[in-house]
Amino acid sequence: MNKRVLLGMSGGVDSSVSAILLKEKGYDVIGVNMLLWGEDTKNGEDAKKVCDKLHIPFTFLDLTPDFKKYVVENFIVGYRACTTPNPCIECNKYMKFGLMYARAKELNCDYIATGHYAKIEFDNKYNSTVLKKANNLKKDQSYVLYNIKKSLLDHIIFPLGEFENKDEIRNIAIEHKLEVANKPDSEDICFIENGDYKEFLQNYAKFKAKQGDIVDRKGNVLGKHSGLFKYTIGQRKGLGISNPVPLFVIGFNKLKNQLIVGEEKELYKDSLLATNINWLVDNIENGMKVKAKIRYAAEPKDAKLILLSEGYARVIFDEPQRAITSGQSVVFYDDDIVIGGGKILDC
RNA sequence: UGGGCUGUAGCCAAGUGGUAAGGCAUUAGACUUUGACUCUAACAUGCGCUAGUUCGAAUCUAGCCAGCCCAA
Repeated sequence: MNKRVLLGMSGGVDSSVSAILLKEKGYDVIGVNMLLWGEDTKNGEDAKKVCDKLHIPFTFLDLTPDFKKYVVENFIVGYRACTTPNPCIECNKYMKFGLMYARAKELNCDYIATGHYAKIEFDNKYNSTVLKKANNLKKDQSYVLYNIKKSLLDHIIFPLGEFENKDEIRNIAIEHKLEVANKPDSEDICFIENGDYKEFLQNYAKFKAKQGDIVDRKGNVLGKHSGLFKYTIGQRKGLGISNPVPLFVIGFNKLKNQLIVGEEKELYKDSLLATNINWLVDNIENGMKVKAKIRYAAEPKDAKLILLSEGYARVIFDEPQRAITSGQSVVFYDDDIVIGGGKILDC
C-alpha cells in the first residue's frame, strides 16, 4: 500500500513538477486546486490537465469564503491599522496548511504536499522533524511557512526543497512535455489585480483616500499625502517631496492623519516586539541567539531572543535593522532551521 | 522712491568666456509569490527677457522684467 499524498496544485510549474516527483517516488498522488478568490479558472484547468496527463486523480477545493475571511479580511484590517500585512503567511497557515490538510484527512491521505521551496527533515539536535530553508536559497520560501502548526511537520512533503536551481525544475517539466513548463513565476498578491493593492483597498474595501500632511519628526509640514494606507515604513517612492537627500517613511500618526518621514538613518532600529509567536521546535531558551529575518527578502541577522509573556518576544539585534515594519513577520532561524516566528508589533 | 541682492529643469543647486555637474522629485525597465528597499535608464538645443561685445556667452556690457531685503 503506497502512501497517499494530497498535492496542492496552482497550475504553475512548481506544483506540476512536484506531482511528477511524488509519483516517481511511489506516492499515490491526488491533485487539488484550491479556489481562493474566484474569477480566474485558467489555473485550475491547467492543474487538471497536468493531472490528466500524469494519470492522477484531481479535485477542486472551494475555499473562497474562508479565504475572504482569514486572508483578505486580515489584510484589510492590517492596512486599516496602518500596518503592512503579508497575506501569503495567513494563506499558508489557514488555507494550504489548514483547510487543505483537513481535506487531505477526509481523503485518507497521510501527507500533504506543495510546490514551496523549503525542506522538511528530521533533525538530531532538536530530535524532531523541522522546517528548513530550501537548497535553492534564492527561491527559499521557508519564511512564509513559519506560521504552520508544528504538529503538521510530520505530514508535509516539499518535493522541490532539494533542488538548487529553478532551471532543473523547468527542465523536468519540459521533459514531461507539460504545457505549463514556461509559465512565468507568479508574483504579487494573488487576489489583487495588476499588483495594485491601493486600488484594491479603495474599490473592494472602500478605503477613503484621505489627504493629510507629510511631516518630519519635529512636526514640520513638508508636503501632502493622499491616504496613509498607500505607504509603508521604509518607502521612498511616491512622497513627491524634493529634498537634498532622499526621504523615507518612518512612521504614521493615525490620529492626526499624518505621514512621518525622515532620512534613511532614521529607519534603523535595534530591536522589535513580536507577538503571536509560533514555535516550530521545542526547548526555546530565553536569551538564545538566533538569526532573525524581518521581511521576505531580507537576510537573517544575528539577534537575541527575549521571551516575554505567552506569545510575545523582544528581538534585540546585534546591528540595527532597516525599516522594521509592524504587520510584517519576523522569523527566527538556527542556521537553516526555522525555529519559529511572529508578527512584528512595534519597534 | 533711493540703496543692495537674486533670477539655471517640477524643487534645490554647481558652473565667472569654450559648448549646461549633481541631488531630490517624476517616468520606464530589472529584481520579487507581501508592501517596500535596491539597481539600470530617461529627463534644460538651453541658463528671466531683449539687444550688444566675441571665432565662441549661463558666464562680459546695456536696457527691461520679476522677486527678496534695507532705508524712507
